[in-house]
Amino acid sequence: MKLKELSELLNLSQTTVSRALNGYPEVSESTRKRVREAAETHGYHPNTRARSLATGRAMAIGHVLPLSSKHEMMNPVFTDFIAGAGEVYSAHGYDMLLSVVPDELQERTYRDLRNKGSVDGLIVHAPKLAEQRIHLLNEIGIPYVVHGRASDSNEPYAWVDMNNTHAFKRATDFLLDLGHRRIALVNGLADMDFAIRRRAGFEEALAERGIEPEAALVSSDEMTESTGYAAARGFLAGPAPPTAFLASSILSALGIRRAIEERGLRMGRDISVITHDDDLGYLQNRAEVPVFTATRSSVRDAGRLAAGMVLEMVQSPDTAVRQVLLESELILGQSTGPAPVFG
Amino acid sequence: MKLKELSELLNLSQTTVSRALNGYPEVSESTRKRVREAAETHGYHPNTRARSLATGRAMAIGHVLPLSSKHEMMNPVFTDFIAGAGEVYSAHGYDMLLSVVPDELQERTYRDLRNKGSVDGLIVHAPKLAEQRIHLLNEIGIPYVVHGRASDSNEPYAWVDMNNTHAFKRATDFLLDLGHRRIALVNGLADMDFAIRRRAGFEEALAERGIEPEAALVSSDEMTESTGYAAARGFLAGPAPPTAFLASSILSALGIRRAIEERGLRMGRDISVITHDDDLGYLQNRAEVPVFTATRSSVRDAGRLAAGMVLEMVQSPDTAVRQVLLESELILGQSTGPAPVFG
DNA sequence: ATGAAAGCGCTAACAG
DNA sequence: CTGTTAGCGCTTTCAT
Repeated sequence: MKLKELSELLNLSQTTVSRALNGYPEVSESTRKRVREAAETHGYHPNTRARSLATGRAMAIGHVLPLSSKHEMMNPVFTDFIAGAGEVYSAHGYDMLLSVVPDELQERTYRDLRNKGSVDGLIVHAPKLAEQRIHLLNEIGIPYVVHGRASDSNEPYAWVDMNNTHAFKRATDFLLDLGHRRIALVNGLADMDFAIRRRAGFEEALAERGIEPEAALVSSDEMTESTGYAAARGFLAGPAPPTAFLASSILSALGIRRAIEERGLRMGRDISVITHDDDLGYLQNRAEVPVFTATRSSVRDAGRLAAGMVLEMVQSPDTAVRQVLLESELILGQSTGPAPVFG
Repeated sequence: MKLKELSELLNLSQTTVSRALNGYPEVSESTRKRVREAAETHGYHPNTRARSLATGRAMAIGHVLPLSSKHEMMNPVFTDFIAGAGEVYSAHGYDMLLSVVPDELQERTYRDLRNKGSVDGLIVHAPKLAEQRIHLLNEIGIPYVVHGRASDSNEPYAWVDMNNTHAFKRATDFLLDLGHRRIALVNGLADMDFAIRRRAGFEEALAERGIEPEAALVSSDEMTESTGYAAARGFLAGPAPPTAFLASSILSALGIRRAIEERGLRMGRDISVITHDDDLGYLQNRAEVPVFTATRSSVRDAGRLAAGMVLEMVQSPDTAVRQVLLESELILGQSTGPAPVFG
């Protein structure tokens, strides 16, 4: 069913039918009603391509996902973010275009998406070659929002990110308040923006209490179970082992737990562990791991937010550049209760 | 830069320029070269919407991802699959449209995608209400490929799936060959298609050796660390504990390992564990878990394959319905070596 | 309040 | 080999 057919059916012009359906005020309510009903019963859906050719708007937002092996940990987060964004798009009649691109083809991809008119705006994932990308996008002049941040860029750009610094400051404070003085940090790769911020929050909290951060209690690596295990094992075997761990991801926490139990200790009883990213949905699954969020649902929220922001920028081009910092919450694993105090 | 401008620039008709760029044979090589170069230097990119309005082809494939809380485990797999598919699309000039939809809106989504002409074909993820969806899609008459299968559908449809039955038969045989006689199966949710097939393979292998499968050594649940732990813990505490475990996911395997170590035993030395889905990229990360594949890269292959299949169906509508079964490989974790023999 | 007509940027008959 | 002429299905001036 196309507009022409529908209009002939109603003995109206295509113009009127189009106006009626698109909510233009100059249509009488009676005809509007008639048109709406006819459209409904005959299952009329305007052809997206024709419409966007006529209007000049693509009615689609592109998500660019860099495909680099170093970013495996980003995957689970990505899916939740996408789910949140997708919700917003479909609520506003927008489509979501997904481009998975190797790092070296990113520039081309951005330019193509712009030139081919496939999208009205972009969401940039996993900022990495951040400075270049941001500069490029500003030059191309397409509305975009970055999921995450790039510390090394000085140009203004819109982003949505977790407040990693604050989250880790709070987590550290939490452990300090419980009496812990030797806290280990099992962090993500040292050159990742979020890892840098997390470490900063950790050290800030220690500094406020006059505690010298020990390099021997900090590790930076990919966030997997095995790296978490290796790091924790090393820390626990040292001369002055930690009484508490701060883990950047739930997977690291699983590895830490293994190292702890291997020594005949128990996590949550003998040694406190707090995690940030709940990237496996542990809270949902009620695992016995205390989690200092960025839960999966909060990632979904971030997606919703970012999507809302691009749509706003797309619809009113002069929108101010917004930068949103989401706070994490402290949530304790179901069966653990508050972490116990240890000297 | 639009076609009209480019053609005026070259003193050619839009038609000729279009034909030159689209590789039509009736253009002289000299003009084609001239046109190509001009297009290149002036950065001409045909507008996708205009082109697809004219041709009737959307030049896009839709991926529909049902958003149900029960399918959390599908997420990591999804990302890899998407990455593989995305590769194929961009190589063929197709876009990927992603729709994340709640279960109850799926029918509408399919119909809309069709009616609005947004896509030429579909990939269906996480078959669940499978029978209905397949019937619906056949009725709608849009080319589609299912990622996974639906045992309960008797209509023909194209799919790409892992050979779960065979993989678990082989894994079980592997353990049986090592001398194991009491093998536990920690499986996914009982009503999931893949879980049913995996169990079938497991039981088939046992039956061939005249071993009665014990219900007490089989668990069916979501595939998380904590459910794996709970199941393994229960099995190990029983009167006749297993000497080996078969886990449906690497996360379950992690939980199994915890239960094993909690009893002062060691995985790979005292008790053998084999996993199927490497959904966390453990092989890449060199964790000490033997994996009976479906590695992340094989999932990516599945994505490539499925994408190729839809494109084929889209381009030649009379393609026969293809159904592809991918075999898993046995891969042993880096530092484990072959599982030891136990009575 | 409604309609006629002119595009949006491109491809595809149909000439020549 | 190249060009002319219609559209693809919709929106949007400009009339009425």
